[in-house]
Amino acid sequence: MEQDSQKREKSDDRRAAIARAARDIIVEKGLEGLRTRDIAARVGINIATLHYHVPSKEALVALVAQSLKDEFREQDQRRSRVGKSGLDLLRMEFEDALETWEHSPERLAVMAELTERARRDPTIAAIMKPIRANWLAMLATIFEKGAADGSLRPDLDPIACARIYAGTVASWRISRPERRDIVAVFAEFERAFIARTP
Amino acid sequence: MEQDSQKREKSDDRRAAIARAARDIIVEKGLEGLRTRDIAARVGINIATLHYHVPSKEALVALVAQSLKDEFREQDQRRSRVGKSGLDLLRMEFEDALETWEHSPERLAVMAELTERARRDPTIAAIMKPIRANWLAMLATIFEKGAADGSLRPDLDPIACARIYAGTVASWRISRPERRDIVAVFAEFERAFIARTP
Amino acid sequence: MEQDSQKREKSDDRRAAIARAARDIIVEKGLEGLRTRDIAARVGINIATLHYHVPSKEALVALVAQSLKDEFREQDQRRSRVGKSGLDLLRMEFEDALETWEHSPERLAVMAELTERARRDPTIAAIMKPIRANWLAMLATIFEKGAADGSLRPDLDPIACARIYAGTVASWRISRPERRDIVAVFAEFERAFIARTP
Amino acid sequence: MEQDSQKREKSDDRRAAIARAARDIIVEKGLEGLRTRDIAARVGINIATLHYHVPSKEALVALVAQSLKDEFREQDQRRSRVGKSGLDLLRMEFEDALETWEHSPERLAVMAELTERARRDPTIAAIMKPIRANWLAMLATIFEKGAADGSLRPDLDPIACARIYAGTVASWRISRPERRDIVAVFAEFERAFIARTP
DNA sequence: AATGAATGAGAGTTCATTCAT
DNA sequence: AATGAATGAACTCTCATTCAT
Repeated sequence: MEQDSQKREKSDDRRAAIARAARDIIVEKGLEGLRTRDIAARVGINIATLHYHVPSKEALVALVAQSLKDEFREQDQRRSRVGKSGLDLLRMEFEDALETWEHSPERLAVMAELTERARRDPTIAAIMKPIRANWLAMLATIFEKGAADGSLRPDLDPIACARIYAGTVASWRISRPERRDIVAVFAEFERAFIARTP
Repeated sequence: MEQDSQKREKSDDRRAAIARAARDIIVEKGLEGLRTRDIAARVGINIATLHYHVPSKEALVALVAQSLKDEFREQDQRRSRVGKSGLDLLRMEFEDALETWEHSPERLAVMAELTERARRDPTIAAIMKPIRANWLAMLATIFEKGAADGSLRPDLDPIACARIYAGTVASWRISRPERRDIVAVFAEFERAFIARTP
Repeated sequence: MEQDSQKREKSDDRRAAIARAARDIIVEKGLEGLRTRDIAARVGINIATLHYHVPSKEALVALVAQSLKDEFREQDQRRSRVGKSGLDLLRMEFEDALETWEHSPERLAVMAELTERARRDPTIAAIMKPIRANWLAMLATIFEKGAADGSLRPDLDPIACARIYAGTVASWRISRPERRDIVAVFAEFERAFIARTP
Repeated sequence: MEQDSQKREKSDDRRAAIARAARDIIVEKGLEGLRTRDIAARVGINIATLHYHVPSKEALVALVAQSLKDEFREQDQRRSRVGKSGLDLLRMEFEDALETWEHSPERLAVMAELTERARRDPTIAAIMKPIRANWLAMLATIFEKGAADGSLRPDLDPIACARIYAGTVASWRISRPERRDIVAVFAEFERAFIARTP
């Protein structure tokens, strides 16, 4: 039994290593430039071995998608939201986005590639859609809370705001803004969404 | 001479037909799924003929990019801006975005694919970058005007607003919103950006 | 009629220009690298026009072969052999070979390519074989004459000598000797073939 | 370990079989007519398998060149030269040339094709040049020895003689002589190069 | 669990040749 | 006599996948 779990663990390690290598290549060359041979070479194994651990390229992409999903879920669960106002939470969100953008830009790149792929691949769509849906739901909750607790504009539409914010952040991958641009955008968000005391 | 211009026209027609076919396929299968043979089949010509008109796949992608750019430029030049307030222009922009989204969604899909490609292909980048830059500049001008003429919030940051708006619209391709979602977002934009009369 | 002959002449000019262009390309890239398109471009005509003048690639190679043959025949007929000893003629041959090597190396290059081709193409073989045969025959006559008139070694085998000399000269294209190497070889030929007075 | 060396051997066998097949085709159709598909078919493998063992056509030609070089080196090392006069060695050379001509004419044909290719391909040039250089050097040594030991003409120029002999033998591929022609040429060489006792 | 070898299906590209004008 | 456009056939090379060991 112990042996069994060890084996399982070792095999999982391999899969993790494969997912990591795949992500690196996706960042460099996109899903379009992803080759099983390149992944195998990066992990230091034979292509046949790669296929032993991950049966097909489709499964490989799904593995990458899952690894991404797990990361987002983990990040999501890390922060506590108790006793914070909507504005506090929104600002936390700002910090979080900025940090991800600056320290794990590759995650966003892979995310984008997979989102694109999801449009044509139902398997990937099934994995990816919840990520965005969760994100939007969480954002909407924040805006709703803010509208209720008076820290944000009371007449805002939480879902529309969530869409606006999510779209803005998602577009960074394309527009590749500087830090100061992002800061300016967040400042504008505050002007646009914070409750104004007359 | 007349003959010459006829020939030129005929050849340009072929190139246009090729570009159109390529765009259709890109919409269906992405740039990744774009095959020269498929394009030729769709146009109804031999692969060799395709290569006669467009010497390489690289040139083909550039042709598609250029066709896209021409379309955006044309659309941009079609509307007059004289005697309109910033808010008027912003609303025109809303209508325009909604119409493009509803009637030419394929243009946005192709745009997205090429933008992605531009990250790794300098030739495509040279064609695509100006499109977004022009759009952002035009949006910023609108917000600036609105802030100046009192129709929009006077303390807004035109460039930040342009980024927020552009990002939001660009994200539709991913989030695939319903018409009512878009309308709700535009309504939120009005609340967020319009000058408030106390 | 005059018009007819003018036309013929003009057409022959085109063919000559085509042959010349083909030879230039053969020198640069070999028969293997000979492309009808390149020839047409060099002549400044359309590929279809090229095919109008020379119906096929096979015919084109034959045209080149024929142009070569004509040149050799002309060169052969230019020199008079009356009243000269075998040794004189051999030395004339030396000079001739050296001059061709130094001033028209391209002719030897094309010659070599076509000789190679002749091994597999009977049409070309039919044109090329006589060139070498004539050359060998002429050389043999020289050696024979020299053996008879006492200017060369009396016990030499004219045909064997012709083969040795021809082979040596033909190999230059491969070994690419310097002028001094060639001079040394000719000097050795003189020591080897001239009659020795005891 | 044993397994490893077995595998290596098997893979080397494949490469050798590929080289052999390629040589056969070169003999039949020249380098110009060499097609990867034909080689694969002759070896009895898939084209993709061919590419697995030899990554590109360029590498394939290099492989053929190398196989040729190895053969020449081996042949060169097989014969002992101790205690033999220059004339003895020259006669051995004659026998050797005749045997190669009669029993392995294909080797000369391939040699010729590759020498031609070497003029435009530096990689091949790097492999082929030493073959001819070694041969010429060896021949020059023989003539030098003969001049020194009195078995050959004392006033001969070893390098010029080597060039003459090598050129003559090399030209056989073109002139395709009969055995008796070759014998006659060797007889003439003896008359031309052997020391004459008055 | 791992690997070298093999493969089918296709990819983009090239080229001599043809045809309508 | 000349040309733009078109084409079939072929070419080298790539890639995910499989199989025997």
